[in-house]
Amino acid sequence: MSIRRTQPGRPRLIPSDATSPPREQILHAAAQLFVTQGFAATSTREIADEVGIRQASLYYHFTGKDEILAELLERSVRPTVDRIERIEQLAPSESPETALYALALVDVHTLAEAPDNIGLLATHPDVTSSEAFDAFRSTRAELADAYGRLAARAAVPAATHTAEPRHLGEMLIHLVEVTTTLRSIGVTIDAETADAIASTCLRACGIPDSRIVTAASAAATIVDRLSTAADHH
Amino acid sequence: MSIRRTQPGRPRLIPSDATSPPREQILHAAAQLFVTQGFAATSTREIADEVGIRQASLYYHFTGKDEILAELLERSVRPTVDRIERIEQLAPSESPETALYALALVDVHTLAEAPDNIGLLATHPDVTSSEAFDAFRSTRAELADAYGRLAARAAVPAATHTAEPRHLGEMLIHLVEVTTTLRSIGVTIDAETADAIASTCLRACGIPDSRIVTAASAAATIVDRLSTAADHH
DNA sequence: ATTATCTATAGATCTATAGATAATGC
DNA sequence: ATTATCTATAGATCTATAGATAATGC
Repeated sequence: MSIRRTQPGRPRLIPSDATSPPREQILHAAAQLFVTQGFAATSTREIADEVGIRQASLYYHFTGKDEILAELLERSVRPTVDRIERIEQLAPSESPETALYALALVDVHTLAEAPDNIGLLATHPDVTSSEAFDAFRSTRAELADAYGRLAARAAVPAATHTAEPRHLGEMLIHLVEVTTTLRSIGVTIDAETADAIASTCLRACGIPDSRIVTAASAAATIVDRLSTAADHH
Repeated sequence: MSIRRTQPGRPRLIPSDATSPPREQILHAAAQLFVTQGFAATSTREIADEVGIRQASLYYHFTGKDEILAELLERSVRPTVDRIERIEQLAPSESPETALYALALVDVHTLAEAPDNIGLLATHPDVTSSEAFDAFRSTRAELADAYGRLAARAAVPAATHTAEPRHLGEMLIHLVEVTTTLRSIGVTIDAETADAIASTCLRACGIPDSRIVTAASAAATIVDRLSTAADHH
């Protein structure tokens, strides 16, 4: 059998034993550093050192540090956002809390499985201040809108601290982000944890326990169907 | 009547109309910039420009950028931490959920009243990576311990996603930090909002609604007594 | 020819220090 | 004398570009 000795392109000074393409190696190294040190506090040199290439070589794969973070941010929300439509289709329209519960479950799962806990990046101040991340903010706004829309329909009016769906949405996103906090201190996000987080979202909307239990089991069915569909793809 | 024209020290190039001492002006300007842009992304020049002094003049009041952030961080947790002991004294020992509720209320109040929403700074990655903020992290650990200790005593065993009090504590701190998220999108933190947040903390520990209602009114009394004591000081 | 690296470096920062200066206080 | 600023700048970055080089692919 023939083993390919080398790749096209000039060899690295430090040969890589990694199997993933250079772009993925860079994203992985950057993610680790951004999550632990922050975006602004991480230099392109540190990223390159971690990968095992020269600082300038990063620019063959990305136009700059911004583009690396933009890609990581996108990956931390895309899986959830891509399932919003289907969740709303599958949930009975008379039970918005079922859709809300399912959305929370899917989001927890996305954040729990995302490599390097990159869900933590969304709240970094660098992200909200630079226009380089407009695309991400717009995607995340879709998510906040979905949370807010479902919550506004499901919520007990008197129990919501504010009438505006967008505020509700931001609050629920914050609650679900506890997933990243728990991950960062080493807690394993199992099914029970996910259910606890999703339930807390519904409780924060003032939805009574009886309806939460119903929503939980209906949502479990929906999430099952989502993953089956994903497997068929 | 005699009006003091000037202060000791060389006059600024741009005379200040502010009444607060320069140290406070610097803290305020830095807080605004750190909260919106992040710590690492904010230069000492930007802070100085905002204050209306030269970049180098900052170093007369602080040893460096780190010290400015350290002071702001301390102010975002100190008021709460200083009340932990008294809260635990005032709450009946057979009702740890009352103490937990009161702690959450006080913490929400601290975060809601802190200038420039500096509660947002606690989760910045710069803070967790540099040893310049060891003192803050240690103070915050006290807070996490208090949350965890009370929650572990109050929680319904089956309902807590993890046995370790420290994990519970971190989760509850994250929940209470929704206060800063709400503030940053313009929501006013009134008494109802504070109660909603504190209740959510207890619900996340699996405490049944009936006990939450009792704890809420007992905690209100405790918080009243705390502020009275503070006034006497 | 194409790909993926390398070396070298320009230009733009940014932090912190040294030392001068212009007020008030005594 | 003390206080609080100023000017000037050294030294250490950091980002991004230009152009060379060493592989494979055809």
